[in-house]
Parts: sequence; C-alpha cells; structure tokens
Amino acid sequence: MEFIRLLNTSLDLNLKPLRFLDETPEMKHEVESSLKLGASSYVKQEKGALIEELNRVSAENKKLTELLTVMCEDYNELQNRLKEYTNKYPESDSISRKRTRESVINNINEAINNGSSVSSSSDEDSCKKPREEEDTKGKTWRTFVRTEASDASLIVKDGYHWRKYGQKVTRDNPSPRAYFKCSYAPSCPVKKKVQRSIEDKTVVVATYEGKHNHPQPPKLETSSTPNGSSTPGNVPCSTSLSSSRPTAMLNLTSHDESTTRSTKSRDKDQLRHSLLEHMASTLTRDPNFKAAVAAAISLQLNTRTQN
DNA sequence: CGTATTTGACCCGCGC
DNA sequence: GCGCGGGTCAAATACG
Repeated sequence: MEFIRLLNTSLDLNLKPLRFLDETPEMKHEVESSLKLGASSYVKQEKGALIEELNRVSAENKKLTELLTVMCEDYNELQNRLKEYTNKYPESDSISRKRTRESVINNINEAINNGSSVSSSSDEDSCKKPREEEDTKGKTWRTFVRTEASDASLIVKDGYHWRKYGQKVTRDNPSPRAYFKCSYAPSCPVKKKVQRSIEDKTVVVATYEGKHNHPQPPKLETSSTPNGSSTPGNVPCSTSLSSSRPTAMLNLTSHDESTTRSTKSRDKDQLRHSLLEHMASTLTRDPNFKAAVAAAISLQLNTRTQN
C-alpha cells in the first residue's frame, strides 16, 4: 500500500545537540568565565562555529520543508485518487446487516486511505481521526479508528465519557469486544461496542447505539480531534518528542475538497510553519534536551581549555 | 476512599 | 427443551 511509503518519516537529520538554543544560567556562567579567560582568537573561533551551526540548522530546516512539501503533495494525490475511486464505485444504499468479507475489507481499506490517521507513534493521544458510517436507521453508526496493533486498550477518544461495563470474546473475532456506556449523563442511553477489526489489527471498529441526550462534554484532554486545539490556528498537525524516541505525526485529514489552490498553498505554509515552530518549542522545553546541550557545550569548552 | 475497570456469572433471544 | 452466542450485571480488584 502506498500510504505505508508515506509513513516512512525517517528524516535522516543530523541530530547533534544544537548549541546555544536556550541558555541556562549555568551555561551562561561557564561561557562567560571562558570568555574572560579566553583571548580574541577564541571569540573568533566561536563566531565561526556559530556561523557553521547556523548554516547547518538552515540546511536542516530546508530539508524538513522539502519533506513536508513532498508529503503534502502525496497526500493530495492520494485524496484525488480516492475521490476518483469513490465516484467510480459508489457504495450501495442497501447495506445488509451481515456484510460480506470483501465489503468489510473495502471499508477498512477505505478508512485507512481516507486518512483516518497517520501515526508513527504509540502515543495514546496521537492522530485518531475516526471515519463514521451511519446506519440506514440513523440510530447506530460505526467508526473506524486506526491505532497501534500493540495497543490493547480499546479506547476510542470521541469526546464523550464512557464507562466500560463488559468485555467478551465473540465467535467471529478472536479480539475481545468491549462494551461501554455513556457516563457523562446518567440518563444517557448511548452505548458503544469497541472491537479490533479481524482483517486489520491496527483498526478498531467502534459501534455506537442510540443518541446522546446531552451536549458534548467540554474538551479537556480527550477529544475526537486531539490535534485540532493543540496548535495555533487549528492547523491539523502535531508533533511529540520524548526523550527516548522523537516522533512526528501529521493529521492531514481536514482538507476541504472545495478549497482553492491558493488556500491549499497557504494551508501548506501554515502547516509547515506551525510544525517547525512546534518542534522548536518542544525541543527548547525538553529538560533532557537542555541537559544534553549543556553537557555538550561544557564538554567542548573543557576540551578547548585543555588544548 | 471514591471511582473505574475487570471478569465470571447470569440472562435472553434465536435456531435446531 | 436445549445449546449457543451476544449482551449485561455485579462483586472483586486496581488505581489515583
């Protein structure tokens, strides 16, 4: 599948700690004392190193920008192809209760290709963008959510509060099915069943029954579109960086089909800008990263004073 | 200690 | 009536 190719987010970047990205008081002190000791040659040397560093960061920035552009283009191409496909094979209105194996596979594939989520991380709050499929009655509907195969929690974050009241292994699917009730309002009759797809273990199928008799709870940490509120201007993109494994995630699902070319390019720029901004701010906020930078600088200063 | 989750038991509808 | 399978209950347990 082509979207797998898109998932390869290995940037092959030079991830050597950036210098002087965010000076801590200790670092400042060390640099100042070194400057006091050092001669003007040291300052020149340092200036050269800084310029070199700046060039390197600019090159990385350029590389990231190019990658992002390629990803956006690929996404648009995929979306166009999906549109063509759905126009070619419109889904029949009479969906029988018991689906054929082929139609189930098609729906799952469609859900994935539709951009349910593109995630390279196991982060629980990562891009879980459901695709909904309403029943002909309008009382039950299905949602496909892409998650990590290793994630056995069967939690689908849709903005509502759910209480799990049962779990069962059904005959047709070895994965357990979890039963939830809406716990936000005691009188709310809505229930949902969540089960991994038998065809694709990374896809979770949530079946909702009933209609909420209350408004959607205020979004705090849970949200059906977890990325929507995290970035300025609701740009559908988020990044996360942990000390052990830096990850980058993109949720490119909220494109309006009728958007003009200019809006698309503006969105691209916005997306690019916010992604870079977010990555930078995440890096500067990360205490481990700060510590690594401080260690690298002090190491370099020590070796220079020894030489 | 209150709340959420787990899990075995139980209930109920359906087909034979 | 019986067995099977899906759905629900509720006591036990875990967790914050």
